[in-house]
Amino acid sequence: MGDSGGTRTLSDVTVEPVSRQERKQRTRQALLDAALELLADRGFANLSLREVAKGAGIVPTAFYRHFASMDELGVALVEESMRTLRGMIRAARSDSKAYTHLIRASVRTLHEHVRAHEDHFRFLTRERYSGTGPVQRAIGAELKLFSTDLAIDLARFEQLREWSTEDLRMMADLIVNAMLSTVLELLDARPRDAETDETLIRTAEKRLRLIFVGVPAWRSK
Amino acid sequence: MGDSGGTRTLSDVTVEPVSRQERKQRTRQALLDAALELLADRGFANLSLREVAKGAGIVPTAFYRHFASMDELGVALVEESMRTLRGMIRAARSDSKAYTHLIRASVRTLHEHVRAHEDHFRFLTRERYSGTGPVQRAIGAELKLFSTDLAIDLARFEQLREWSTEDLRMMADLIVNAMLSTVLELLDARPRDAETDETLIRTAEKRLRLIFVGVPAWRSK
DNA sequence: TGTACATCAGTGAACGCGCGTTCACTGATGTAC
DNA sequence: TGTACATCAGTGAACGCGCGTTCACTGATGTAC
Repeated sequence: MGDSGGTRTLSDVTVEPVSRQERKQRTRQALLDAALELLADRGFANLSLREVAKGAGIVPTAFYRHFASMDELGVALVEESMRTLRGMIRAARSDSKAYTHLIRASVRTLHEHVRAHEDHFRFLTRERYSGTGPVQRAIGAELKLFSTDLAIDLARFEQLREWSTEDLRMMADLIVNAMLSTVLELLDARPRDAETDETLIRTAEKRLRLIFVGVPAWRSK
Repeated sequence: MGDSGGTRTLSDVTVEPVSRQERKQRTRQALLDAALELLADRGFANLSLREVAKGAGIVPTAFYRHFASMDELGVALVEESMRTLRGMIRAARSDSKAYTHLIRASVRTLHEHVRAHEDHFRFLTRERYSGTGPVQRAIGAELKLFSTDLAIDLARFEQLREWSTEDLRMMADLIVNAMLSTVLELLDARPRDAETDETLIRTAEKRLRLIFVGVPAWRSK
């Protein structure tokens, strides 16, 4: 469309110039986005390379310019989703110190982030236990790290200062599990309205409250 | 082999005679067993009809004499696995009444049943959240029923008599979730020895104890 | 700035493969008489 | 008990399809001079 001389036409300018590197990065992202979209109602293991390539608007063989295999794309998807999860945890951390307020703030933060990034959370929670593979291993490793971090955070609380590492890990696992099931409930929520969300949030808060309320009465063995 | 007259040879007796109906039932079971075996390291959605038929020792087209589709086999697998799960719950119920002993007995029962039917528990826990389909819907429905039953059981305890239905359900969900994560831990346990199992059992007991220990301090809102 | 060459994201044909499903069939089991 | 016919679990050939992967290619972008 632009003329063949050294000057640029208007259309050449409005279509902002991008380097080959930038274009490649965009296609890569288009592949990740297409995969996430297809994952809305299927497991990762049922995703085909050809479908994902088609969704990203490229020919199947061009897929290999970006990933050596679907598993490699899967692991990239775990990394992308984990960035979202870590963002949420950072946000939750920068909140209150008191027990009750902390629970409320944490659950609200969880709710906001899940609703803002449903695809990432759906991917992580669904794939977590769905078989064996690089994707599942990557998720398992990250969630274990996350649980360990939470145990360290818990150790800072007055009432938990005396707890053994084992007990702190046990409690952290229980909390992570309760949170994960809240994520799944939010993703499957029907109908999709504020009222349903509020009910789920209330239950999530209660679950955490029941766990924390037992702390003063806890004796390790 | 056997003679053509009215008498039976020894071999005719040892190879017990089976009706056409019985043979069909056996092939059906062989299909279910073959599927469970293949599910050891894959999700149900990645199982092919041809593989399952091959595993059962029949030709692919004969599959249709037993199930109209793989989904139908999947739902039959849910039913079979749920029978195992219900057997476990019945066993757990026929135990103690005191809090502490109940927790210990329940976790031991869980452990025994999981180890005795790893394939059923692996199937149920793995498929639970792995996408959308008849299999996932069947599992979700059964687990919801199970959680409701547990809430009813909880209502019988002295300290929980005053609790609202909502709070009882919340607590039941928390317990079911903790138990499910114990099942997953047992199935993924490495190394596979008594020591590892004991550690997991101890953690599972602690998780439940932490939940129950909070009961006296609980105030609904 | 202009030219000649290198790079490389994306193309399109082709491959062999396992898939679900159809169809007409076989032959052992079951049943009616 | 013996015979003739019905039932039906399992067979095997065949189909069209989407799959992952290979390969030689194209043509725009980037670089060296």
